[in-house]
Amino acid sequence: MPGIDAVAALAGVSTATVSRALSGNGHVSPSTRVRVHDAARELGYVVSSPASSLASGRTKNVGVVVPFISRWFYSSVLEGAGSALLKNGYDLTLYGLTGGGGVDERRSVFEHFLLRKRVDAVLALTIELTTGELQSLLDLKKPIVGIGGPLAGVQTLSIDDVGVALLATEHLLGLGHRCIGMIGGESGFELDFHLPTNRRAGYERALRSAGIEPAPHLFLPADFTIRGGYQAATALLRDPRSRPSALFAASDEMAMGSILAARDLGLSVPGDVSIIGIDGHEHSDFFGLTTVAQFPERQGAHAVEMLMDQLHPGRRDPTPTNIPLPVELIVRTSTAPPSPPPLPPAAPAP
Amino acid sequence: MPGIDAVAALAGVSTATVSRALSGNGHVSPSTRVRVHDAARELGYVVSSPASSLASGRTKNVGVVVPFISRWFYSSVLEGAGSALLKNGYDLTLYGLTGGGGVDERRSVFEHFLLRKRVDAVLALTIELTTGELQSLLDLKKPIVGIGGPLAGVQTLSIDDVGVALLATEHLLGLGHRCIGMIGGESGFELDFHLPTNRRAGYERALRSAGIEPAPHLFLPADFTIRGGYQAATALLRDPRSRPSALFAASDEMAMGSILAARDLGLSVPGDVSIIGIDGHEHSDFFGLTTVAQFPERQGAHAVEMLMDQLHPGRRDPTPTNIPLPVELIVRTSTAPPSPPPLPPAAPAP
DNA sequence: CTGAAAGCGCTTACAG
DNA sequence: CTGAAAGCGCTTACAG
Repeated sequence: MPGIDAVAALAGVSTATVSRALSGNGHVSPSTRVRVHDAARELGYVVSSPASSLASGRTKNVGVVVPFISRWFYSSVLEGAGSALLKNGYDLTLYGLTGGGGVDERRSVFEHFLLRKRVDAVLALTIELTTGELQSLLDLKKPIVGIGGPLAGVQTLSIDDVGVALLATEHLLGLGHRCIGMIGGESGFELDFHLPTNRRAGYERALRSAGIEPAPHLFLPADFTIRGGYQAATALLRDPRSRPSALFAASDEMAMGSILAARDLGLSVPGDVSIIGIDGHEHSDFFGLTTVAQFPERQGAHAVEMLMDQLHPGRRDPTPTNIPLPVELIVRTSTAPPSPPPLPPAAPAP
Repeated sequence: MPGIDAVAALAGVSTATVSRALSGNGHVSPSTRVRVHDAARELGYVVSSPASSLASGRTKNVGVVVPFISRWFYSSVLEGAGSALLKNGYDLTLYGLTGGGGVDERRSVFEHFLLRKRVDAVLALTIELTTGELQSLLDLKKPIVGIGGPLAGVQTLSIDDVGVALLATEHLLGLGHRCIGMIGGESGFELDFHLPTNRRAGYERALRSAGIEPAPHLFLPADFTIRGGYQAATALLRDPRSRPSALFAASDEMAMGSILAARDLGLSVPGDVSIIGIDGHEHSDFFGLTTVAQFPERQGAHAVEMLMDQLHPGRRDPTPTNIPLPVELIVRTSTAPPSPPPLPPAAPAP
């Protein structure tokens, strides 16, 4: 592993010039730049990150704090963020708050690991932070971007949960459904307590706009898993007398559980019941699930762009503070008009 | 952010002593140690990682190279590895080889990112490396541990694929099945070309030990996804005349796809067909899937322990080179004796 | 555009 | 057990 002096010697310049030529900070004549790059390549020189960081205060590394790693949404965001960081020459250091370590583990992340001067910025994925944790992040005086729930004092990125639920429900209404159930989130949802509320609000608003008063017995909370969706859907669909003709699940995993529940009840999807989810989960295609896709990989990449904008001011037009994240209704085979079709509006019986 | 001198001043010692007391390297009298720790806590001192790394050559960071992030097996291993690293005071820097960047991205990981002196060791997850890539890893002269496929010159950790398949197939044989199909991997499996071969070998060995010659038309390769399993199972189960009474899928996702395929064909599981998988996937419980679980989180934690042993010689008895990873047959409701039950051995017809 | 030199904040032989 | 001092390998004002 040659050092910077070897490169300087070979290129016939000072180490200062090598540093400037390779990093792009400071002016170097074109010809010198070429000589330095050639020398570096020839020697296989790669800058020592600790030395560079110590001298410059920059680490070229971003810390990503996640509540779970092995869940589709998080790992997809990670995938997108990691790839975007790599393109920008940044490493991604992962701080999972999952493990068996529990409270101690979590505290050590905020009180030790993130304070080691190892990251230039922090990306926080949908995670409910205590005020103390939030404060230690802010004390870092480093760019922070959050994905998901609002974080006081932090630039965040999130989909419009009300709008997404509105879109999903309106799709069902547009097909002619009038009796639409919803599988939502528990109110004490661990990750972001606004999400369940907002998605339910969108659902209810869509119904009311269509002149339908939401029926409380058609709403059931679950835990965002396949199993939870299965159980809730079973409860909602079991009784033929109260059975909705369509189900809106606040996540694709719950929607998939609903599809399986419907089948186990002997109901056909979408013949007897239409089902729509939210996510665009990797398995939604296989299940033929109609869904509102939210593209988590792009969210990760997007968050990285925002961080890069803060890390390199002037690099391009600054990102506006609140970018609405794109979502897309993907219609597959789990939704269809109700059957029998609703009666056309008729004059009320005398 | 106070520096080491502030701590030294408050504790009334030299910075050298502070360093020794806090890092545990070198002797410090008990009373001094306490004073230094108190001073550090009072000031909220956290060592600067770049400074420490530059001076010591140690980074307290491990690089993890993964082919995919958002797949159950990988994200689960990551989860386990990340948690174990945190407990040891190490960071986890993630190098995903997935992204759209393709070849360039992949090359930059091996030729740039891993050479920055930012990691003390490398963990490579089930990834088929080119000789060049492997060489750059070995050139780092740092501890490397691989999970999954064998990597020449690297200490690796993997389950006994032959044994696992043997176990799964023997479970079916033990229930009385004689006609057992297998959904395996394509021979050109991108991640580890030994895995499909070994699992098939275990399946065939189990059959032969039971006096059954494996029938080529009962083996179908697929791509380890739910969809792939669904398609393969549909093909294997469609024709009643050649239908096996049990299916062994080389992964749980394929087994889940098989369960769904069986249902769509009007077959009951396990009534008409028994299905077993390999993995212990988070969803296997929901599907009632009998499986051979391989505990990826523990694999990640285990790999970390091996790295720590190499990083801190003498910290405890060295790990033997080849630890068989534990697997466990978990019997759920997707497997049962065939019906109608096989006839008891009878004298051959005259 | 380029170089000499100070300095980033630690760790660790070396000496006592 | 402890301290003074060199040194880790860069970056960057400062001066030219």
